[in-house]
This record gives sequence, structure tokens and C-alpha cells, in this order.
Amino acid sequence: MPPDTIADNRADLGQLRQELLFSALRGVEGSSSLAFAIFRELAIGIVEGRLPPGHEVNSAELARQFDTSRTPVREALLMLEREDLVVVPPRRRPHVSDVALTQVREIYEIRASLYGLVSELLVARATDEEIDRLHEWQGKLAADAAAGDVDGYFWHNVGFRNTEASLSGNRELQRRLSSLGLQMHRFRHLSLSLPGRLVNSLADHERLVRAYSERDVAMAVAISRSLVWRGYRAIERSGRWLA
Amino acid sequence: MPPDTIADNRADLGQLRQELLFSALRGVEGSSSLAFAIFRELAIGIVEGRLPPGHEVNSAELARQFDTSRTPVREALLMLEREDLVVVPPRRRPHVSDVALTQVREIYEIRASLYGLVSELLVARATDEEIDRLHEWQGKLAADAAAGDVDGYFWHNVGFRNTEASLSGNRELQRRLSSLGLQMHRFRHLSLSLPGRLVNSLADHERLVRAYSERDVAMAVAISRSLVWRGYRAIERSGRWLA
DNA sequence: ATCGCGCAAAGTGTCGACACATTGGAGTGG
DNA sequence: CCACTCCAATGTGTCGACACTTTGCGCGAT
Repeated sequence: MPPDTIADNRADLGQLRQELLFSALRGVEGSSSLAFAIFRELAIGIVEGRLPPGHEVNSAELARQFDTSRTPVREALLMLEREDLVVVPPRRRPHVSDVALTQVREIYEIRASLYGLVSELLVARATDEEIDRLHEWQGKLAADAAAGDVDGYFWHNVGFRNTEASLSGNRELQRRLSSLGLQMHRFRHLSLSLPGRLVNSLADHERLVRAYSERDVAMAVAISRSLVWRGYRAIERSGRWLA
Repeated sequence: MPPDTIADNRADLGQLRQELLFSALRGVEGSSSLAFAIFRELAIGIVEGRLPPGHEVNSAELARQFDTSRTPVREALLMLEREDLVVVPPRRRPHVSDVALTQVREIYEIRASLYGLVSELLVARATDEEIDRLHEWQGKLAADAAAGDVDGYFWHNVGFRNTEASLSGNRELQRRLSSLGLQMHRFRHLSLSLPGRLVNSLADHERLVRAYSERDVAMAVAISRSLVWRGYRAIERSGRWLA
């Protein structure tokens, strides 16, 4: 494999990341783009852990920081609350929400179920050409795994999943899954780099795409769900918990 | 059956209705209670069809109407947008969102999947006493069916479903289902009073509760999903569509 | 009659100010 | 030394005002 392929793989990773993080919110930016920009900034800060759980967010200070008034900041905070990234108690100071293991498990339960649905719909509705697009993503995953690029693998995996959701043909479903995804990226760093994880995951992806090609619903659904649970167990085992 | 039981059945229907409509939003009312009140008022108006799809909502006029400034109204509109009840295009006039049959189908697909998950979790986690609570709801349904009370049946059914979600032990799941429910109530009137629907539905509920009691996962999941689809088909056949 | 231009009316997004609630610490009494 | 009270500092929720955009109507040209 030519080295520039790997380079290309990494090249637009930053852009891919931004795009995938907020794919949930196309059409939700109906509110002012100013508020949306602030929302984006804070959301990234929270999911990357720079703004830790419990951290107080001061609307006045943020207003200064972004050189606007408090009104758009307030809107941004409400958006963040809708995504469960901050808590805004009435008349009290908003703060970054914390995330307990039970909640993580709840989210993964939902994800497993919904990705099962995605696979089911995809088998029934996607054309062979569309399934080929998944094959392309899988190629990127293989390249990342070969290069040991954990970060690249993670985001290309998100891209793979997002493409699956899109191919399900159910836009509502895609939106709700993206919303769940935003939450999940908060504890993503906990599931990093467990030995053997990449290889196993890659093999499952390959089997999944094959199941799609062969229109094997039961197999596709089973693999799809097990992929989600594999992710959960990685987090569960990795560690230290907050509350 | 004594007549006052039926009377009791109908008595707190209004309160039940309000409570179930907004069970999704416990904890989301973090924003000011003023904005939340406006949100509630408008949401009810929209789901009951008094504010038809496409209807423009004027923030200034609403501000006068609720005797506040435009700020809380604006917040309420953003909440409504989050629930997909209104569309707020940037710099353009907000208007009540319209709902196409394809979107209805999408929502029902998600609901079917998630209620399958609810049943799965419920069988694994609920105690016998908790399952008895479902039995009580089912009693109300039976009474409604006997009395031919379609309206009562509908809302007690919502209560039944909501209790199921609660007993799944997954609070995230309950919240997301409630959010979907808010959407669904918009086209609820379309699925009214199809002949034979009540009797079939009632029988399915009975089988569902029995499956719970016997801890029969596969059966429970199957019935749960089929109940959702029965609702969809009723809507599909009932008629006229907007866009 | 039709089309395009331009202007007034209406509405949104943003701002700074203000009233009230909460918070944390200083000061007082036990 | 601790508990309680009170008060200033800090921060939120709401308001009215203003600039800019969109909308829709009239008017003139073709």
C-alpha cells in the first residue's frame, strides 16, 4: 500500500471529526449561527474533556470571551442542555453535566437496538452501489488498523456507522443516532487502545459488510449489535468512574 | 362493573393527558419556567391541531399574548424546534412544521424497535409486583373497551406504554420514547375509531402482560412491536396526507 | 397584462440594563 | 471553636430598544 494513501487517510481527519460530531444537528441550527458557533465550541470542549464534568459555565464570561452579549450564549447553553452536555438549573449556575456508568450503559442499550434497526433497514433498502460505499469505509479502517492508527480508526469507524445510518433511509433514525453519538464521544477516550480490539473490530466490520452484500438480515443485525456491545465492554473495563 | 369505576376512569383523564404529554421533559425545564409554560401552551395547540402545519408563529404577537417580552417566547420556540414541532429558519419567520407520511413511518420504525427493547429489558429486570402495575393499566383498558370509550382507551394506552418504558429501568430510553410520543400525538386523531381496532388491541395487551408474567422474552418483544405497527397501519389507512 | 424594481411594513437577532435570586464570607453570639 | 445571621458580590431571567433582513405591495416599464 502506497504511503500517501495512509497520509490521505489522516489528512482530512480533523474535518471529518467536526463534520461527524455535528451531523446530528443539520437543520437544528435554525437558531442564530452565532449561538450555534458558541454551541459548537463548547460542545467540542466538553466531549474532549477540556471542560470537565461539574465545571461551571458563566454566561457573562463566555459573552466576553466570544465578544457578544449574553443572549446568544444563553441560547447555546440551552442547546447544550438539550444534548445533555450541560445542566441548567433554574436561577442557578449552569455546569457541565457528569456522566455515570449506568447512563453510559443506558445509551449503549439504545444504540445497540437502533443499530440493529439500521442494519435491518439497510439490507432491505440499500442498493448494491450504496453497499459498496461501506466497502470503501471498511478499506480505510483496514488501512488504519494496519498502520496501528487508533485515532484514525475511531473516526473512520464513526464515519462507517454514520454512513450505515444514512443508508437506512430513515432520516429520523440517523438524527437520533447522531444525538446519541454526541454523548458517547465524551467517554470515548476511555475505550482507547485496548490490545486486540482493533483486529477483532476490523474482522467484524468485514463480516458485516459481507452480510449486507449477501442480504443476510439476521447475520447483519447480530453483528451490528455485537459491535456496539464490544464498544461498551471496552469502556466498562477501562476504568475509573465519576459518580 | 359499577358505573362509578367508569366515571373514575374518565375523571382524571385531562390530568393524565397533560402529564403524559410532557413526561418527556422532566428535567428539561431547566430553562425558565416562563418559557416552559409558553412551550407547553404552544405544544398542546400544535399536537391538537389548533395550530395547523405551516401556521406562522410571531414572536412579538406571542409576547403580547403571554404578557412577557420576546426573550422567553424565543426560548419556547427553540424548545419547540427541538421537538420538531416548529421550524425556525434563520432570519425567517418560524412556522409550525408539517408532517409527511414518510416521516410518520420513520418515527414508527424507531418506536417499534425501541419498544422491542423496552419489552426485552422489562422481562429481565421488572419484579412481579411491577408487572402487576401493568395489569392494573390493562384493567383500565378493558373497562374503556367495554364502554366503547375510544378517547379513554387511547390515553390509558399511552399510560400503559409509558409505564412499560419506566419499568425497563432505562431512563434515557424512557425519555427518548416520550419525545417520540410528543410527535406522534399530532396525527393521533387520524387513527381514531377504526372498527375492531379496540378489541384486537385489547387482546394483544392481554397477551403482552401474560408474556411478561411468564418471562417470555421472544413473545413479549414480538407482541410489543406488532402493537406499534398496528397503530401505524391504522394511520396509514385512515387517510388524507399533507405533503 | 406581465415582469422587475424599489420602498415601506413587519419581524428577527442582538444588545445593554435592571431586578431579583443565589452564594460565600465576614461578623456576631453561644 | 462552631453555628447562625446578614450583607455584598456574583450571576441569572427578563425587558425594551435598535439595526439589519425579509416580505409583500405598488408603480412604472416593456
